[in-house]
Order: sequence, then structure tokens, then C-alpha cells
Amino acid sequence: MRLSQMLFVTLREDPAEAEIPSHKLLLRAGYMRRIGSGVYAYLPLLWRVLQKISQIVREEMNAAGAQECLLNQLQPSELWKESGRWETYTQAEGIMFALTDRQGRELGLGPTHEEVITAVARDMIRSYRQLPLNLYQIQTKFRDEIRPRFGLMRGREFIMKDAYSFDVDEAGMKRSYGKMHDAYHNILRRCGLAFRAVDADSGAIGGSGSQEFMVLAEAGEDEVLYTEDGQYAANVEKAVSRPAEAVPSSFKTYEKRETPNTPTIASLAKFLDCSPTQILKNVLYQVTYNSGMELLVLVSIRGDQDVNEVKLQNELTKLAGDYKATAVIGLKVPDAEAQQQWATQPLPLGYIAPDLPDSYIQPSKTLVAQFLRLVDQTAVELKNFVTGSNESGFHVVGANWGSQYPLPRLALDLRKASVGDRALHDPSQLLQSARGIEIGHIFQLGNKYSKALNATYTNEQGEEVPLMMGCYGVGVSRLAQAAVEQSYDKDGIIWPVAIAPYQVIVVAPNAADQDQMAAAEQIYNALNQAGVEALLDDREERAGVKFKDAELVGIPYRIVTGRSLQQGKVEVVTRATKASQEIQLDQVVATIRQWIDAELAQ
RNA sequence: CGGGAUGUAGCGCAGUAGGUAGCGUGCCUGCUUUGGGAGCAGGAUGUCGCAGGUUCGAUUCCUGUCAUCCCGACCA
Repeated sequence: MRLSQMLFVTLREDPAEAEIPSHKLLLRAGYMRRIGSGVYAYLPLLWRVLQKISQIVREEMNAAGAQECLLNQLQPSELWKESGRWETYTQAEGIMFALTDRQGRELGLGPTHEEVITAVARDMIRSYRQLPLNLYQIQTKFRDEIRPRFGLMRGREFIMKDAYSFDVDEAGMKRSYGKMHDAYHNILRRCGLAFRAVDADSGAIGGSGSQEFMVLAEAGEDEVLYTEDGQYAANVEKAVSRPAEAVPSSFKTYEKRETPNTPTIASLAKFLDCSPTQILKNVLYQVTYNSGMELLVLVSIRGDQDVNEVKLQNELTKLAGDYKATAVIGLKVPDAEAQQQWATQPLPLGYIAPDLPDSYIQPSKTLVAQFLRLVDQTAVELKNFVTGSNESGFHVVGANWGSQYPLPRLALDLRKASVGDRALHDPSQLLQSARGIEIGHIFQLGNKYSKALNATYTNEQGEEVPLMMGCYGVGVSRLAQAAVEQSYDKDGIIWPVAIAPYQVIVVAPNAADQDQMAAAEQIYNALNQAGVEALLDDREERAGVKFKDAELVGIPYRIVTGRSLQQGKVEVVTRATKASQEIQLDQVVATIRQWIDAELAQ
């Protein structure tokens, strides 16, 4: 492609709309333009990148035995009502663009395709003989993100590869999952990215096992905890660890003490001159279920630990049936205003005890009249602990479960793992922290959707059994930007060769110089013939402009037909390292071809 | 949805005690220059987000509204 003929517009300054480096660079280098909030036009350069990523994804999916298809984006509400997700996806989480057509039919714009693919499977898969099966598509998804952010990182319209596997049983599902796990490693390796596969929370999709593929970058929205030995890595939402040992309590007898102005753990520990690990912290949460019921939850946890709200929400979801509900649609620490809605008297904030009386709750039709009392594992083992007294200004010391307080019936893992914790598999390994961009997520769904939509097959014994499913996503457009986030310098983007829009850019520094232009043309043609994807900067610009643009756009190799032409040589510069060398005119194409092949083989 | 901010030329920004707007960059033309976003000369470009109101007159003041961005709860 000749730059003189291409839609090629670079910006000299950072656009005001962009915050993180990759977003700024993609806009500045002319890869994309914002059309609306969270909605971008993919311009020719970016489209090439996206197609390259798609092609790598396609090759690896095909190699893993998956079959490509293309599913509908307009999805009838009936399917989503069957799976029970219509309500949660259009209201509670509100992530689906929903619309009504002129006949009054309700439709959703596909945020994901479990329902559609399961409907297809229900219609077409009859026998175990047709299994296993894995279907995938690469397509635009629509999600009404509450807050679109960071360009392609969190758009409302984005390209995703989603795959769905169908197996006869759990073992088969795990095999399919394993294949996808390997395929994802291959995809990311081939795209030239530094990444880590981590244990993940399966969130709204549901299911059992799940892993995320994180591209490591400072701007990542997720925190990853891992061990040096490579044995453990998890999203902080999911991570487990051994907390630090509790310091044995220095309080021997139970008594109430005056502790003025100690509403926080830190202030209390200082006042009593004890370790936060001796304190029992009681945190109040307010939960809203999709049945309309509100529930107040009191979580007791060791003072030095924090509650992991994702874990808490998962546990509360398991209990949804007790409240005639199927999902949690809200979880918050009630603020003063929320407390006023239900508290019969001011709460002893900062001084709450695990036995905070239910009489604090104003009876109401939509509010459960008792606190749900949960205790984290770390707090179960505490002896002679310090905790609130339900009276402002006073705590108790030397308290014990069973003596002063009944141990809550539900003892769960609700704590947030953090950097420096000891790993479960090997206490000598300490958790390290890194930030990551989630570009892939694989799930073992089990039969959640197949049961809901009645997608069954007949097994060898002639029985009708629900299909065992898995689902697997890769954010294709997000991956493109993540690659930039991971690889850039002060001059611009540094694309890995495998996904660069073009592999080489040929620059004639002086467009007025006939020899330079002729040499550039000749090399450009030879590169094309050799199957190298090349750009020719034949614009009537000065050398500086051309070099700056080439670096900003991030083409891996630059060939300059400049001064060295006198000696029959051209200069070849590697974008990533800025390393430059002079190569004979007649050898440059073969050399470049070799370099590219070596890069692509990695 | 809660909190904070911003809408003026393609992009980045200034400005108007109320009198229809400017800087940088980019764009167009010409000459010079030609290995790191050149120099000189000339030129084009705006419903001042939108709608009401006040006023002789509103981009400026008032009211409303829409959009966008940032910080929090959701996700490839």
C-alpha cells in the first residue's frame, strides 16, 4: 500500500478523550475514531490488525477441532426468558441493549450467545454420536456498559470470538475445556503477548471452573495474584491464600472497656495496644435480591482482613432461594441514608458486635427481619478476641465464640487474598501482585443452559441427558489494544510482527530525489512479490515527518533508501530496538523475509 | 445510578465587563528547503452542543436539555 493513497491521518497531540497510552496512540496514529460513547470506527490500519488477530484465533480454534459459524445478533427475548437471564440482563445488570420492534416483539442485541447456541444445539443435536462439538464465531458484540472506558478496552460494541462446546459428560467437557485452554495459550503466544492464565470468578455467566487470560500491563483493570514458582495464579476476586498467623491474644478475661474514638481497626488496635489479628471486625452489608427482598448481612472477619465482595456475592447468590429469588442485583455497605430506611435506632457504627440485635431492623414487607450472620474462616479460630459491644465508645476484650457469642451457622471463605499472603500449596511461596487486562475467559458451564433450554441428547443407554457445555471468549478488539498497552515507547506503537498492520515500511527520505524514489519503488515491489506486507511512504513529506509517522504507527521494520544508496545499500531499522544496519540492495528483501519468518515462527 | 468536570475551526486550547471570535497545530496555493514533525508569503474553515428566556442586541447572563470525559459498583 502506498501511503500517498491511503486514508492516513496522524495527530500531533494526544486527543483529550484518551487517558491511557494505548488509547492515545491508536487515536493519534490514525487507527480508529470515536463515533459515540464506547463506539469506535475501525479504520483501515486497525482493521488489518483485527483481521490478523482473528486469523490467528481462527487457525488455533480450527486446529483444536472447533467449527466456525456466524450467529444472529438480534435475539428474541423468549430465548433469554427461557434461560432466566432476560430480567437480569436488561434490568439488574442492564448490560443488554433491548428493543421492541414494530410488531411489539422484544429483542436484545447479542451481548453473548449461550441462549442462541443452546437453541441450535437443542434443535440439531440428537445423539451422543454427534458429540463432542465445538462451535465458534468471530463477531461484534453489544453490551450497554455502564461506563465505557479506555477506547477498545471497554466498548459498548466490540469484536469477540466466542466458542461453545458440547459434550456427553463432565469428563468430556473438561477435555474440551482443556483444548481451549491450550488453544488460548497458543493464540496469545502467537500474538506476541506476555500473559498469564489465572483462576477466575465465573460471574454472571455461571458455571464451575473458569480461567481468565490476562495480558500483563500496568493499565490493566484487574489485579492478579500469583506465586513465583508458577504453581498458582488467580484473579484477586477469586484468589485464596493463607492469611498471616494471628498473634495470640493478650486478653485473658472477658470484660467491657471504654474505648473512645476508636471506630476503625487501626485506631482500636493502637488504643488497646494489640494486633489487628486479635480483633473481630463486623461489617454490615445490604443485599437486594431480584425477588425484591432486601437482606441485611453481618459479616464477622478478622480485623486485619478485608471482605472480598465478589466471594460474598457468590455466597449470597447460593442463598437466593431462601428469599424466593434467583439472583443478587445489589450489594452495598449501607450509607447513612440507606440505614435510615430500616434502622429503628442509630447503629453503633464502629462498635458493632456479632450479636447486633435484630431489633435494629424496622419490620417491613420487603426487608428480612433478621440479620444474616456470616463468619469468615479467619474469625472462627479466634480466641479471647476484641470486638464491639453494640454501644458507641465501648468494646469488649477476651471474648470467645460459644461463650459470649454463638458462632454463626455459616462459616465461609469471604476474605480477600492480598499481596504477601502465603500460598495454600506451599506456605514458603508468597503471593505477588500484577495488573492485567482480561482478554480471554474460559468457562466450564456444565448443564446450566442446556437444562434451562431443555437441550438434550440421547446417550448410549437411550436416555435423554442435558448437554454438558463450556464457553470460551476472546476479546479480539480488546486484544489489539492490549498489545499496544504492552508494547510502546515515547515515539509510538511497537507492534509484534504477527499482528502488525504491515510488516515493513519503505521510506524514501527525499521524495524529490529520483534515485531514492526509484530504489524505494523497486524494493516495495520486490517485497510484495516475496509476500511481505509492505507500506511505501511515497508522500511528498520531509524525512522527519516520515520517520515520526513510521514510528508512531509502529511498523516493525523500516527500510530507508537514503544516503547509503551511494554504496548500493539501504538502511534497515528495527522499530522495537531502533537498531539500524546497512544491507546490500539486492539482499534486503531476502533478509527481511528471513527476519519476519523467524518472528512468526515463535 | 451517585460524585466531579467539560462542550468554541479537523485536533489541542484561549476569549468575549453582552456589540456575531482568536492562538497553536493541521488543511489549501506558491517559492525555498530536503535524514528527525522545516522557512517565508498568501488563503480557506465555525449554527461558539441544542432549546427557551432576559435584552435594541446573547457565544457571553438565566432556565432547561442533550452529549462527552473523569472517580466508584459490572465485563471479552
